[in-house]
This record gives sequence, structure tokens and C-alpha cells, in this order.
Amino acid sequence: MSRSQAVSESVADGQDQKRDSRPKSKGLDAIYRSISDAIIEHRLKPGARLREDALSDVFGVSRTGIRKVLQRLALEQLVTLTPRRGASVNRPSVEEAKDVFEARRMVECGLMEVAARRVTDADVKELRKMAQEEKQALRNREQRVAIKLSAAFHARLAELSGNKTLSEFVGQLCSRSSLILAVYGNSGHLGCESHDHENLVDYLCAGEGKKASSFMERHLKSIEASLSFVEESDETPDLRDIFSV
Amino acid sequence: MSRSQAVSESVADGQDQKRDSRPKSKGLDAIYRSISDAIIEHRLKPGARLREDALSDVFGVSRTGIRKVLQRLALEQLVTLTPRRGASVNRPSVEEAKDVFEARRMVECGLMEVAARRVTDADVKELRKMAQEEKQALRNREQRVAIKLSAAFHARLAELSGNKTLSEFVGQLCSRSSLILAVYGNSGHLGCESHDHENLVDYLCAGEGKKASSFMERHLKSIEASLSFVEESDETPDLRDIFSV
DNA sequence: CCGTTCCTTATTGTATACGCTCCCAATATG
DNA sequence: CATATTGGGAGCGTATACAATAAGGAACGG
Repeated sequence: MSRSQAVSESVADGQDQKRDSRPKSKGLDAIYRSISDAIIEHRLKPGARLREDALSDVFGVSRTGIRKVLQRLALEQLVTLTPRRGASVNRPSVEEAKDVFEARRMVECGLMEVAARRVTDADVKELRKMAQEEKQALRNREQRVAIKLSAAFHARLAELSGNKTLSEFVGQLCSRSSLILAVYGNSGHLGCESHDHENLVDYLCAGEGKKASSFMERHLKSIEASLSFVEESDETPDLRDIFSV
Repeated sequence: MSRSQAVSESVADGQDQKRDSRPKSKGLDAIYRSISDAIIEHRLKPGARLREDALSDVFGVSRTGIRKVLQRLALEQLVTLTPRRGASVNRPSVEEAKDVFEARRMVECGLMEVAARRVTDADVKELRKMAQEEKQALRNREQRVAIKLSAAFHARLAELSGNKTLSEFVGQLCSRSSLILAVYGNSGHLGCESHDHENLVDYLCAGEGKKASSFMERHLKSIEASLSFVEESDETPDLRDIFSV
């Protein structure tokens, strides 16, 4: 009971932010973004159930549309779609978390060299602004906002490459990283050090692709190192193993 | 008229191959694979329309299920979903093609070094077998089969890394590459040289990750170089430009 | 008092029906 | 004769209804 109530509240939050724009104007994509944002900002925590009825009530569209959105979120690994149990916010396994960070290291570092060749002054300006906002959010203790901005920064960085395929992929990886932080992150110090992003922009601005790349690698490794990979005992607690039979 | 008829035939082909397995056993995923395979093997050519009614007739499920499958295919960029026009097999633009190959170079080359460390004897055996089958298909002039096997080989190679996220991504890139070959490939010589894949396995087997990586880069670049990037005049034929007004 | 089994209920899976939009063609008019 | 406008048809978008299934609770037996 209390769990489903919590979900309703979280969903209601999503609705609140949606009410800022037109309630029913573009409908489809807006719902996707609402839920996606709620997950990335940890307003919907890993494991939270997303009942189709509740969502359709909240957003004022029928279950058909909700299902469409949920399916998309599932393909992006933000929600898990259990056959007859419905949707819930994905709780990444340790293995998945490591895979995501390995993928990020491979792709984002590679992209840095491309980005350094293509970055423009306007880009630099925008990136610095984003880094500033993120730092500001961190100072204000608005972790939720900071997490979202951090993901947005990395995603924007990837867009500099001009490669749509790769930047979309990085965007997904960043969203998933946000989930990973929710599960394995120490709430004490957030993933990204506040000045790291500014350093990255400096390297790019100077055209130092190689240095930007290796800095990115250190950056990502330090984030990963800051995680505490304790396997949650959510699954059947392996009694055989525990009692060493 | 003639166009839609052609589509019906192509769809019927997909049905034929499906009849080999159980017609309605697992339903959902089987349909996805049917259509996906048909696209990858070029039995459904870029631009072919995929009407929901026709597909639901052919596969014996209602439009609901078909829509689900089409949506998934759209997210993987195999089909294009135009708002009120329905689905059609994606016709990759030149830009998209270059993006895909850039992504492949970045990811697949990076994965080779990981794969070289993890590859087992059983893997090598399997890969050699796959390379053999592909060569055989090429000798038999079964281009469709060869294209599919080639994509499967690259995808399997990526799986060696043990990184699910990255190997899924590579799988998608390979599928899209198949589409790209359909549009920009010269039917004369297929993308992959027949012995390249065997060489790759040799390097991996010897644990030569670096060499495998650079060989992969040459391999992918040579495929890309074999494409003829002539922009199809599918869009408004630029009359002003043609007559230089 | 605990375990088991059956039943109820809640929630998803699937199909179908209706409405709307867009394309195409035919016809009428300038 | 060319062009614009309107009517028809085809196909997608959305909602709703029904069926199937698994989870949770209650009752009964050990």
C-alpha cells in the first residue's frame, strides 16, 4: 500500500512539472520526457512500480499511449518490463553498471578528439554556462538538479562530434548512469567533481583532443571508483550459498 | 498500386520463413525477428512501406502487436515512422551512413582489445565456423545470406567483450550497416572481403589485441570506401539547381 | 500455530471499433 | 487548357472492452 502511494506521489510530481506547459498539447513526447526526467532526477527511485492505470489517470491519456511510452523507456533501459507484472524503474545490476561505464569510457573518450576539432566558440560558451549552472546547483545542495545537469553536460559534449548516432547513444548511457548513481552512489559526494567539467571545456577550447580524452577517462574512472558496489539482496537470498551447503 | 503489391509480396516472403518455425508459438519476438531479418537480408528494400493491416493479416496478430514491433524497429532505426503515413523501411542518408561507420570504428576497434584478452578456444572455433559459412555463401552467390552472416559475425565478435550494452549497440550498428549496403553498396563486390574475417580471428586467437584493432579499422574503412555515396534524388529534385537558375 | 490451498482481485495482454487526417482523383471553373 | 477545390478512400491514432494470469488474502487442515 504505502509503496503504491509513494509511486502516486512521485507521479504527481511529474504531473506538476508538466502542468507548467500545456496540459494536453503535444501529449506524447511530453509524457516520455516527464517520466524520463523524474527517473533521472531520482524522483522516481529504482524499483518503483509504474502502473499503467495510474499513469493514464495522471497524464489524461489512455493506457495505449502510456504503454507506448513505457515500451520506449524499456528499450532505453530506464524501466524494466516484467511480462505479467508491468513496468518498474530499472535497478541496474553491478554488471550492468560496469558495462555502462566501460561503454562510456570507450565512446566518450573517443569522441573528445573529434569534438576538439569541431568545437566552436559558441559551443564553448554554452558548455561553460552549463558547467556553471551545475556547480551552482551543487552549492545549493540541489542534488537532483545537479545530477540532471551533469548528464546533460556529458550528452551535450557528445553532440559536439556531429555524430547523431553516437551522441544519442551517449545520451542513453548518461541517463542510465544517473540510475546507477541512485543505486550505488554515496549520497555524500556526487559523481562528478565540480571543476572537472570546466577543465574538460578548457582542453577542448585549446584544441587539446588527446588531453581532453585522457582527462575524460580519469574523470569517468573516478566517478566509477566513487561507487559502492554492494549487491542488494533484492533477489532470492541464495540460502544455499549463505549457509555454505 | 503496383508499389503496394510489391510490398505485399515482400511481406509474404517474410511469412514463408516464419512458417518454418511454429506459426503462433511465441508470437511477439518471432515477428520482430522475421521483419528484422527480412530487412537485413534486403528482401524488404529501403523505402518499402510496411502497412499495419497487411502485416497483421500476414502474421495473424492484431495491429496492436504489429505497432509494438514497428515501434521497436523504429527505435533501432531500421524503419522510419512517419506521423500519419505509417512505417517504411529506413533509407539511410549519407550523413547517417557515415555516422554509423564512424561509430563502428570507434566501438568495434576498442572492443577488439578487450575481446583479445577474453576470447576462448570455443569462441575461436565458433567464429571460424561462422567465417567459413559466410565465405561459402559468397561462393554460392547467396548475397542475402552472406550479408546477414557478415553482420552476425561482427555482432558475435562484439559479444566476446562480455559487455552487453556495447554488444547490443554493435548489433544495431551492424543491422543498420546492412541497410546502408543496400542503398550505397555496389552489387559487384560485397562489403566484407571474404578472408578479412578469418584474419581477424587469427589475431584474436594469438592475443594480438592491438593488431586486431588496427586490422578492424582498415577493414571497416575499406567497406566504407567501397560504398558509392550518391545522394538519391528521392527528395524534391531541386529544379532550380538542376537548371542553374 | 504454521503451512497449504483455493479464491478473489488487481493489473497487464490483446483485439476491435471509431474518428481523424492525409492523399489522390475527379470535376468544375476561370 | 490549366488550376483549384472538393469528395472519396485508405490508413493511422486513440480509446475501450474483454480475457488471461499472477499476486495476495482468507479459510481450512495438519
